[in-house]
Amino acid sequence: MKNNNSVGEILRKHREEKGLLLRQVAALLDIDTAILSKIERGERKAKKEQIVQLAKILDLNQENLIVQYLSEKILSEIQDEVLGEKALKVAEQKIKYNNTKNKEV
Amino acid sequence: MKNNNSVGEILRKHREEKGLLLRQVAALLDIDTAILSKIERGERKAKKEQIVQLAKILDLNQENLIVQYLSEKILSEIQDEVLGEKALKVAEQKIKYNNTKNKEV
DNA sequence: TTATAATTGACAAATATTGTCAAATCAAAT
DNA sequence: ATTTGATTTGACAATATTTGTCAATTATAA
Repeated sequence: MKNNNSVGEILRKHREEKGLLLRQVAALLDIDTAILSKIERGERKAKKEQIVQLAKILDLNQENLIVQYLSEKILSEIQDEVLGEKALKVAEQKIKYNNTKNKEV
Repeated sequence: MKNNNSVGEILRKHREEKGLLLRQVAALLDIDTAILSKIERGERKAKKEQIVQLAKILDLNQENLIVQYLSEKILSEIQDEVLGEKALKVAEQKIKYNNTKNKEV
């Protein structure tokens, strides 16, 4: 069904497909391999800048990767909140409202 | 139309309705009035614990206030992200997916 | 085994958040 | 106009969180 791959899974999959080592990619990002390892396994979050770099290095669609990344960030914000889902919906309503209003400068 | 009151607006409105001073409420929260002033004006975010306390102090519906609070937190996460709205939708899809799946332990 | 890659965890550095304080501004009442 | 009390502002301190390093460990395979 090809459901939701996490950012980490995507990164690892494509890095391996390209035959790159953690060490090599980490060097391009100017960080220790330990961090990249953790990012790929979902133990740490990447910085947005790193996501952008990784998309380039691994020839990934930058938009998709960023959307995935941001959605994980959003979810981590509400992870153990009972009211998280409600809050998400309200957030969306607010965005939509701002889209319909504010058409003029 | 009674659209979206921000957390800050809600807090200020109800504090004033109760005739309480910043100084008094801040004392109950054990913080300086300066911070509460900033929270009410949206210049700073409250901590969740403070939101809970404030709901009690001001006799507000705790759930509503928390939902409002969390939605603001979510939005601040994506505020100047072009892909923010997309990310929100993806986040919601993921939550829904997890709701339908994972019914068993 | 040795050699290379990846993982782990303790800790350090950097950044962001939350707070204090004192001075400035504001509003109401003399 | 001046005093008084409330709020606001901004510089900075304290604290918490995030991001990183490093060294030791584990895994893989040659």
